Amino acid sequence: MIDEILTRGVDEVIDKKNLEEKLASGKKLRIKLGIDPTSPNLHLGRAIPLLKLRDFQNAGHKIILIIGDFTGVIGDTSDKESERPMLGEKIIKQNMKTYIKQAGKILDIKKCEVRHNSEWLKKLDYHEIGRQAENFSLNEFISRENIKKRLDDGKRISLRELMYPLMQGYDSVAIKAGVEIGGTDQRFNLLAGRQLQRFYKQEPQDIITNPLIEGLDGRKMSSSWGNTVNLLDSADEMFGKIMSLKDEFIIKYFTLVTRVRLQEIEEIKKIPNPRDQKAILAKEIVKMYHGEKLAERAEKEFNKIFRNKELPSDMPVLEIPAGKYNIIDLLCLPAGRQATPLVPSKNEAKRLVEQKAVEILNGENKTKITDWKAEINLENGTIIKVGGRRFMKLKLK
RNA sequence: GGGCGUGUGGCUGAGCAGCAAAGGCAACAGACUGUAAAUCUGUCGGGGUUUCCCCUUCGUAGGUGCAAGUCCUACCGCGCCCA
Repeated sequence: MIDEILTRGVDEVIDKKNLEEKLASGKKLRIKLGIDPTSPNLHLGRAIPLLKLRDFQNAGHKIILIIGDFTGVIGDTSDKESERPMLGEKIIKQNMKTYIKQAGKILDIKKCEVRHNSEWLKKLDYHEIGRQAENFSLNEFISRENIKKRLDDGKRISLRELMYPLMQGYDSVAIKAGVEIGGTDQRFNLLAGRQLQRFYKQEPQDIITNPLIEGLDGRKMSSSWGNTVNLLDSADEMFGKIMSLKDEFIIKYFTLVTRVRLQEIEEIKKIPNPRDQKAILAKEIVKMYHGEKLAERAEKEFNKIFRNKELPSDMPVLEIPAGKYNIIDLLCLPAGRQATPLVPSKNEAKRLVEQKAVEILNGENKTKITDWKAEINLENGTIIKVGGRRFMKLKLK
């Protein structure tokens, strides 16, 4: 048990021996995770440390969740190839609201200590910051891979960015962290915590880094790439996204973002068709955030649309007076509750028609539209299908 | 403060005075199937009376050309070097 806590979804433990001893002693540890509310959504990559925290929580340790309402404004660059803009406090506040709720999908929030780091970071004055800064050298900063690369590429690095690790490090001091968890990209910041704790005569925290996970396109999962699976995604969306994952990441996902037992994962590996492995994965993940029922529904829905090429259960409805319509115009009319058109521009609609992506369904009657000048005679309940997964149902007024 | 560079579509990155602007990534569509995977092919600013026409776009504002992302001037941002 202790063994899995320190290995599954873990890249590195510093100082491992020390942490093992602490765990074995049965002492209740203070485990820290900081999250900056830089986007309204937590994604699956964030779930990795959160799950690790849950492991600790289940083992009876105290979880301290730090919402970076202060650091979020400054912006960490650890995971960035370019400068991260400073965010407005308003945005941060908005994002913050949903964060706890999202983290609560994994952790038992009631048992956590939730803190905001503006609480202590706001109070520091220049004198104190100066003393802290004395513990770090520019040389250390610029030898970080990320920073170094940007430096070499002639990209801008602001001084403000260099302050970030100090702040995160001071969080550890403020809450007297015993262990801190973070992605491998956080290593430098996590270590800064140890340095500052020593400076303030505290016992330095131990560190657990977790691997980063690839997103849907195979690049690292990141909100700025738009390749994320979000914890707040609907069940159907989540299922579909995971099905579109590259096959090579299936097992990695199983070990990192689920808690399916390791033996079971070995069994799943033996399933010959990766599609089936992925379906199990998708269902498992959806289950974690939406429950068993919705997970099952999502799977059925997915099979319905993509395996059997049937129609989805729900689709946006366009209410429209009866008559003849040009297909292009029809595609660009906003439908459904969010009132977004099936296709954003006429040029694109035309292209889609030319690419044989548009189909009109009238009951059993299916007609491919290949001429973008086509006039469509509407019937009540006519369904327009674009590509594999865009549908719209017509309702005559 | 001075010198030299640089600023291009969602991102990245070419660009010779005649381009809606190479390549890559992402996205979308088709074929295929194991699926929204992989692979292959195509598309990828907007609009139209659609084998062609019009509009908008290359940091901002002006200028010189029949013609400007491409030349000039000023301004703004960024980088490097010097101080």
